[in-house]
Amino acid sequence: MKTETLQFKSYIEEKGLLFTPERQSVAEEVFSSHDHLDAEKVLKSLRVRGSKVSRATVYRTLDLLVESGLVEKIDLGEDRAAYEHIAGHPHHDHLVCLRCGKVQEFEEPLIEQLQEWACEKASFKATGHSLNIYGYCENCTAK
Amino acid sequence: MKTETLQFKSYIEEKGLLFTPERQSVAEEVFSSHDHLDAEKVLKSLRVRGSKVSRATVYRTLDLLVESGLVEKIDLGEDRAAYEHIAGHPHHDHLVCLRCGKVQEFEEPLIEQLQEWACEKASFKATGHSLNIYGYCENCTAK
DNA sequence: GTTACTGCAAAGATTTTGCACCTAT
DNA sequence: ATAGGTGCAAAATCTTTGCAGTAAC
Repeated sequence: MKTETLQFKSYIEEKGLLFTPERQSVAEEVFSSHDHLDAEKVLKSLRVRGSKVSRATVYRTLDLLVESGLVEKIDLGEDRAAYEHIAGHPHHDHLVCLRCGKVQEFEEPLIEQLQEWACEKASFKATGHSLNIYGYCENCTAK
Repeated sequence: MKTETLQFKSYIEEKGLLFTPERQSVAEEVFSSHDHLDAEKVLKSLRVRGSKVSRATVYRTLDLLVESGLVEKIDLGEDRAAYEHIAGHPHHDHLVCLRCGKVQEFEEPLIEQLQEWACEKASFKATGHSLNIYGYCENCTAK
């Protein structure tokens, strides 16, 4: 079992909950993908792999994964929520292509620093943030 | 009529569309508020003022306002879209309080600069962006 | 007399929830 | 036994759309 899956198992069990096969399937699906996933994609991949987890359980497990801190819920300006696992994935922001939908990631430590500064000035206690830049990716600009 | 309402009227008429009383009402409502509005709030305010514009027309007019460039659609991580008018309102980002829901604005020109830089590095042609910081405002931290 | 606009109610889409049944301790 | 989990279908929420009637040019 992957390290992350094990961490999720620990989280679940420490909370006195059960690490069911359904929860394991959803977790493995999320941890095995390096793309941005949404509930529907997770469900479809599970179905393709022959795993029969219901939509409700996918949603419920995604919430647990977020609670555990192993997965982040991100909002890319679309109508459905996306998720990405965090392990080996330092915090980053997103470049969202409005034409092809591709999402690139970028990192800019100085931006993070300036955000902290802005929060201090406003006496605001930050717990997280989301920075999306919308526009056109290299491919789509060329056309 | 407010300058912004007149600009919207021009935009509408240049497109060969009609500047109806309904469109005017919605525009005035949006331009007169300095808060973040959503479709439902606009509808309610209009009702309170005795204006009977349908929900569908509110949505349709908000789209037009965004198209006109006078209003920005912003996504504060909630389930409904928020809108704010742009005039006299330089670009800014948002501090969203997870407890009381208050949204404060802040500006940090250097962040904008760094974003441009990040886009250049990725050969990405940006058209807009959204930066939300989530956490707890001064009031809510105190408690 | 077209073309465009509105309102209504229905449809869409995503996510949540109530409930009956099942499973682990 | 008891607490928790799952699946299903219904509900909830926000937004869009089809259509019939109305108004503007």
